[in-house]
Amino acid sequence: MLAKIGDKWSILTIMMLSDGTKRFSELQRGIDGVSQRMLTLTLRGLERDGLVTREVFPTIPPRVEYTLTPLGRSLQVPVIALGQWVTANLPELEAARRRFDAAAEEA
Amino acid sequence: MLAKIGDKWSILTIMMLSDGTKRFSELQRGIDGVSQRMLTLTLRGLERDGLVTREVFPTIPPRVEYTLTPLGRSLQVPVIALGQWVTANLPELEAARRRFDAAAEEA
DNA sequence: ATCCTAGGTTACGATTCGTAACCGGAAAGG
DNA sequence: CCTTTCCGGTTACGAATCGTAACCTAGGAT
Repeated sequence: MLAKIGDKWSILTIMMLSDGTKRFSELQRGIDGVSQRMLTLTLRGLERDGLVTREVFPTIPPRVEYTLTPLGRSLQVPVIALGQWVTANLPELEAARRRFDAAAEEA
Repeated sequence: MLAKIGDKWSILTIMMLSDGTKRFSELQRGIDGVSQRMLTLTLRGLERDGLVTREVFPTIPPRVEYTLTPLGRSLQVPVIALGQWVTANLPELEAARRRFDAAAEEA
C-alpha cells in the first residue's frame, strides 16, 4: 500500500490535483516527464484506492476530469509536505550523491 | 529523486531509524517483509543521498550500524506523517479497492 | 480526402524487484 | 577434527514493472 502511495507519479499527481479539478491533458502537461501510459496507470490506481474520482464527458474529442475525493484531500497534506521537503533539499541531496559517487570511484 | 525517497522500503527504513541508531539485523527484523537484498540496496541508496551514515565494526561476526544524518532527521518529519496517514487510513483504502474491483468485475 | 483533437490501449525492450543460494572467518559444540 | 552458528553482504535468475513508441476512436475543420 505504501508502495503505491509513495510512488513518484502518485505524489506528483496528488500535488497537481491539490489546486482543483484537472483534465488528463492538463495533468500530463503539468507533471514533468510523465508518459500517457504512466499517467493513465497512476490515475487508475488512485481511483481504485478512492483518492480521486474520474468523470468522463462523452464529447468529441473526449474530455475527462479528475478530482481529489475527501480522502484524497486528507492525503494531500502529508504528500505536499514530502514534496516540498524534496524540492527544498534537492541541492543538498545531489551534492551528497556526487560526494558518494566520487568516493566510490576510488576502487 | 522523489522516486527513491517515496519508495516503500526507504520510508519504512527512515521510520525505523527515527528512534535511534540500529544495526542491520534489527532493521531487517523490524521492517516486515523486507529481504536482505532490498534492505541492503535501500540503505545504500539512503547513504548515497546523505540521509544515513553507515558504520562498520570489523568484528567476527560483523556488526554494522546505521544512523540518520541531520538531513535524514529533517526528512523524518514528513515521512512519518505520510506513514501515519497510511496506517490510519488503511481500512478505508482497502474498502475502496474492494468496491472498485467489484464494480470492475461486471464486464 | 486528410489532418487534428483528447484520452486510452497495445506491443515490446529495458529496468527493477524478489527469492534463494552462497560467502567470509572466528568461535562454540559435538 | 568436523560441523554449526553468527551477521552482513553479494550473486544468479525468474518475475513483475517501467518507459517508449505506435495505433485506435470518431467527429469537425482544412
